[in-house]
Amino acid sequence: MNDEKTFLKSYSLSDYERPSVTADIVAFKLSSEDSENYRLNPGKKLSLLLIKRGGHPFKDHWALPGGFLNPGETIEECALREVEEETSVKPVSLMSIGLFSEPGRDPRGWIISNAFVSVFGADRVEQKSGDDASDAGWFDVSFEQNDDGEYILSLSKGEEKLRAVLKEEKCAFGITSFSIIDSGSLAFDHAKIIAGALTALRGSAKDFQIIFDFLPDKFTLTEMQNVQEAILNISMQPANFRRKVSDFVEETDEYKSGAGHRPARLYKKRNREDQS
Amino acid sequence: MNDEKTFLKSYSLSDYERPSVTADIVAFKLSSEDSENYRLNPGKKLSLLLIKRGGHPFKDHWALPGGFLNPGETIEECALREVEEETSVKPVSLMSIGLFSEPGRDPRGWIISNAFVSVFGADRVEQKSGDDASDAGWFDVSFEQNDDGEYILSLSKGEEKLRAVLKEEKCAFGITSFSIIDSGSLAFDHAKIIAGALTALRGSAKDFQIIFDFLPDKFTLTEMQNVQEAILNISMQPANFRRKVSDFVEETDEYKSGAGHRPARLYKKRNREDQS
DNA sequence: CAAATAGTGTCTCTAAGACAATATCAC
DNA sequence: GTGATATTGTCTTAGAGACACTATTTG
Repeated sequence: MNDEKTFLKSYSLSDYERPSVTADIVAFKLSSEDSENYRLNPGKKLSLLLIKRGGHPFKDHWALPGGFLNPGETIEECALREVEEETSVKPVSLMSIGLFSEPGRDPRGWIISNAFVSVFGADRVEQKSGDDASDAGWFDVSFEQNDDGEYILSLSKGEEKLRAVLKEEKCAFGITSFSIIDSGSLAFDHAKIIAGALTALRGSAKDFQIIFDFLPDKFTLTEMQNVQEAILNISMQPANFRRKVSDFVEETDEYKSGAGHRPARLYKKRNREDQS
Repeated sequence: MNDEKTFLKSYSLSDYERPSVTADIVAFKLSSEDSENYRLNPGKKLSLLLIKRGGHPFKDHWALPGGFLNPGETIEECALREVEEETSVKPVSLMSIGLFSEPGRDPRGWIISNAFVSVFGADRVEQKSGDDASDAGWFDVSFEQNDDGEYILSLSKGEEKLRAVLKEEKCAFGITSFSIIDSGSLAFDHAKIIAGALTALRGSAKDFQIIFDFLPDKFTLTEMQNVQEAILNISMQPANFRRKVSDFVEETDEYKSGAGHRPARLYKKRNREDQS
């Protein structure tokens, strides 16, 4: 044991070259589509947060929020800190989707980045402009395969439109890797990161766990269905959806009314240990 | 653009403190259990590779193979290089299970590690002793929950036995995080890494993709079933297993005979695009 | 009442698990 | 033939998708 102390005292890491490490965050929320008809339920769209870079490199390009890992914090704490700086709100959840370490991915030097998916629940989202961000905003997301098997990532915020093209590389543990054919003027390798985040998000939307992160504590089953449909870009029969989630939710005595049609019962997430 | 060049020229990353980055590999293979009865098919057990540390810190403790990330390589290339140095064989597959960055996880200083699961196929495994490894070997693995909800990780190689205790922390994208209650004298936070690797492996054994990585190009369905049963620690009816995998495999015209019973047809993996 | 969503019931089809039965080889 | 695995078939049950129908509210 004394031996080990002696060893550590004389040990120096400075002999080896070290990379800078960052966390980049793909922050998702659902936004409502407004409609003219007061009776129609508002549609839901998946959107993600991008920052317009205020400085070099990639000045004036859109990028993911993120920043450097500091000593004494975990990479999760770093990601949380960075996303909070940007939105002034804590995300509901934060999940790693892997380390991006391709040499040359950052023109500033040897910088590797751990990417995260984070989810913001309903009515908990703000956003503010940060230091090196001249602008920020939530972009509507579309991610689909074309006839050639390439994936098209489309992001839009009003007039602002981005369109990246990617190819599937390999798949592991539900997270698919992509290579960039056209970055669509997104900064760094962020198109690749966003594509990976979307496949991970879609994969875990099937077990409902991540669906709850997008919802308030109490919600109607139609709202829950809208969340899943917006993420997976599908549509299904309400009757079948209700049956499928029945084991994952619990009734409350409250209702949501005033929408020009029959009020809907509010439900809440059921903890796994509980019974019906 | 000229602006950006100027910026990059004056930009220096050396102002910020940087961590050392390593890759640690949880290398799995299947080993056969020998039996006295020549007629019985050999049973299969899941095993993983550990290295006995030859130097400080954790001298003489068992640890995962791994090493430092070099400039100009990706973390995947680093992991591949390290595992090849140890076994002199290329693994069939390599998949990241996340970055471990808890401050204090390595007594040598600020060192963060990306962990990987790698799989070695049948008849492709050797192993040699490396520089800082005084010994190395494949350990049989058992990983189960006890009545208190804690997870027990047991590793054994002949007389050598390790037993770690862990608690489930959180789950994201099929990879569960654990916290260590008792490291079972494994080095660093490697008990935590192995536990995460096992849940990831088990999760992806259900879609059969990873099963093929453990098998030679041609295999019997019973061999394939044995692989899945060894990984998931279950047993199922051969008839049901055959039906379930039928869409994922293709018949060949070859048979495996000479085992004291009816010869079994050899199958191969079916590529997703092909039809029956 | 009309329009819209909320919620229930039922039919069909498929997949999974249990189990029975047959096939084929080495000795 | 015996003992072992290989392989096929069938019964039952659970779940998913499709669809028809009823319930309830606001304007």
